[in-house]
Amino acid sequence: MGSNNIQAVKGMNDLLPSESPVWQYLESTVIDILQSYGYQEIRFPILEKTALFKRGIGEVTDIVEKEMYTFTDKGGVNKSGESLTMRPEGTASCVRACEQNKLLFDRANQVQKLWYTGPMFRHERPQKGRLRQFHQIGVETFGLEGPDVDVELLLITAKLWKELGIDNVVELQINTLGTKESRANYRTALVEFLNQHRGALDEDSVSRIDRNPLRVLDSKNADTQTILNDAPTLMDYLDDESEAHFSQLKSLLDSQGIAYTINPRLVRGLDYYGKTVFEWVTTKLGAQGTICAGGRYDGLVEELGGKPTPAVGFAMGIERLILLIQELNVVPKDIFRSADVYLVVAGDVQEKAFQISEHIRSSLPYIRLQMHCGGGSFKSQMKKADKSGAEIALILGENEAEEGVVSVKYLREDKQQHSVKFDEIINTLS
RNA sequence: GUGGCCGUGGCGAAAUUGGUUAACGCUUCUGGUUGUGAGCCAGACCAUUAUGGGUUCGAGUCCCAUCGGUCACCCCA
Repeated sequence: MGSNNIQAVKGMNDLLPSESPVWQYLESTVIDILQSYGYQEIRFPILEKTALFKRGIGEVTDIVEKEMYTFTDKGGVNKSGESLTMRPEGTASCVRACEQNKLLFDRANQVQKLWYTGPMFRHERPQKGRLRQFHQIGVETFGLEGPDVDVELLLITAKLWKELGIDNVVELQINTLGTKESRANYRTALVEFLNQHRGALDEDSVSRIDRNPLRVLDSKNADTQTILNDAPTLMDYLDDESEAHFSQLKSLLDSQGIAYTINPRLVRGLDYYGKTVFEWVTTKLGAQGTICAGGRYDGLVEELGGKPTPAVGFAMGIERLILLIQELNVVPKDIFRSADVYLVVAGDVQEKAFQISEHIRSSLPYIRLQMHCGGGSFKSQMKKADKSGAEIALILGENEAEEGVVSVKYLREDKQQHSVKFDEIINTLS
């Protein structure tokens, strides 16, 4: 609070012990599902060369133009420092890591199904569901070109929402951006249209006409949207390949009972997307309603120097998901328990206490046993035992120690307290 | 980057249209009682009211600046 104290960087939060169980719950739920589909974890650095993101995400995207944490590295003796940036998203790094480690070259390894998690950095103005350091769980697949993979990813997410208990408040929006060729054709038609209406568009949209015209489509400006009603639509410019991919996608989704709405204005802010794009959105989170988004990016690997490799992926925002499950009150309560058993130590019996607690921990490795070195009064220890969520309090006082027993007190159920001998503790607890 | 709102002890939250020792609840701690936790009772600790200036006899209450938070635009997970 004092102004002399050094505070965290704006938009970068600490995760406190009271919150961390929720994160662990969410992360393990997601990871379990991903692993049940055979996806494997990959980890890569938070810092990459700036050029990776410029080339991967696109020079004229907002992320690259104004939101990256970029700095110059210390230079070596003979070279000036190079530009580094803290990753604003995971896909470019993931592709780079796969390329560099030959995960996509060897024939046996051409197909990859990967996931990763970690912090991402974007210099935006913080608000609800938007931070400067935020966390994503990303999923990427490489080497699979059919729409069935797109569907698998959507199935994974749908299953996850159900598992988390938020499936009734999220909606799937899908769209297709078509192949590079059909997108290029559409782009010229769109630019022509936009130029005709240049005077009536909002400022942001005008500036995008030449730089990133597709982005005009999801402008929130009402007037612009009205004009857009008459704009050429991408659907009319799809080539056979794009169309086939999209219609297969839709019928597979139908067959799997995944509901979706087609949003022709859904274009996504990163340059690498093509064909399938999708977003899971909710209205429960205010302005930041997208909890998960992704799509196909068949051209990116090649763009970054690899051989042509089809790819699809998505990322979900951990903070937003947590906001959502908290908002909906679907966070399981028992995740906050930090102990199963609490050893209350009263009097000068520390040695015995360690002997017992270590014995229990090594005999029953899955039991969470808490005890407070440094003690506190008997009363306060009992309170801590209660707050920890433990079901059993083991009480070791000087009397007990002398008799070679501990008292077993049941905190949650109405069972008689009783004493057990030291060598019978394990039997009692298991 | 732009705009609105906000900033009182660990948390929540009072303070008559500026008036002088800054309520109260929760948490924490101590003691009592209950069966050693929960419950109940009593008591205790913790605030130069974000920071720095200014106006005033007097400011938590008004003004300015800074910092921080928040929501929205924008952008996106």
